Amino acid sequence: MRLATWNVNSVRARLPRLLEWLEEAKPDIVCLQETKCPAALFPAAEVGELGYETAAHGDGRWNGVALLSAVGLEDVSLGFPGEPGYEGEPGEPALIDEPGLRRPEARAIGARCGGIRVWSLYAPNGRTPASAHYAYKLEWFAALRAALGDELTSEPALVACGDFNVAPTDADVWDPAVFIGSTHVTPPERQALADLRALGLQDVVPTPMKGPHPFTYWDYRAGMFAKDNGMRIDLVYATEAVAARVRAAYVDREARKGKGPSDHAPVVVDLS
DNA sequence: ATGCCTTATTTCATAAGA
Repeated sequence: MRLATWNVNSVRARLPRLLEWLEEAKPDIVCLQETKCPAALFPAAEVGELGYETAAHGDGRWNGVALLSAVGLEDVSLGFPGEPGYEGEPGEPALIDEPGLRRPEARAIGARCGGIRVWSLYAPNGRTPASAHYAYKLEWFAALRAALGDELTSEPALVACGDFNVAPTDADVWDPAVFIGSTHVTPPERQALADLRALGLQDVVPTPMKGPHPFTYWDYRAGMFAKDNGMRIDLVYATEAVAARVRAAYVDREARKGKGPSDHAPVVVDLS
């Protein structure tokens, strides 16, 4: 069984490339992030012609996650219990419907596919360590940890995939010096990943396919992909029951090439 | 210094990404 996760940076802008990639890679389960479209506008019919069921969670212009599965798609969860919403900077106009309540963004969708509990996750970016977005990012991770911890009491086969917006180690960024003072590499963010792993989740590190680094993201600007100036921020965290079945894992960097790519490449995992 | 590029939208300009 082939499992993949891919931040597509707009599923509608990427649709021709997504369909082409699905036909070539033939994944059974696909976790998508940054679909950037409401669930009602997700191109479910198009991917359906390739044999996939779809579950989508979207809130418009930003964010958006989805699951595609050719091996069943049941028990869909839009978001996770206790998932926080972005509260804004002090004094910033509220993004909420009711005082005291915060609206979660479309950053998580879960389902049971092929006997595995699968989550497609898109962690908040964080922007800068001093911003409210950063505090929100850490809060979101803490709530995710709690929700996954609850699920793991009854779900031995679980995988949490997606764009975590954190590079686990300095080896996961092209130049650690460039990132000093930036998000994605701070100790609290890396601790949030460690806390997830402490639940019993293992980091399934992919093979880079070219070069020494299994990067999954390269900025569009300044020829970063050509220079392999990337980051590994798209992760597959699997329980032992799933990790023990891993036969191969790789970054499909071919999908980052050519005309109109996402700025992220898919991570593909083959399970026995 | 800050864009470098790409996206969707309250579009010929902006916010966001990481």
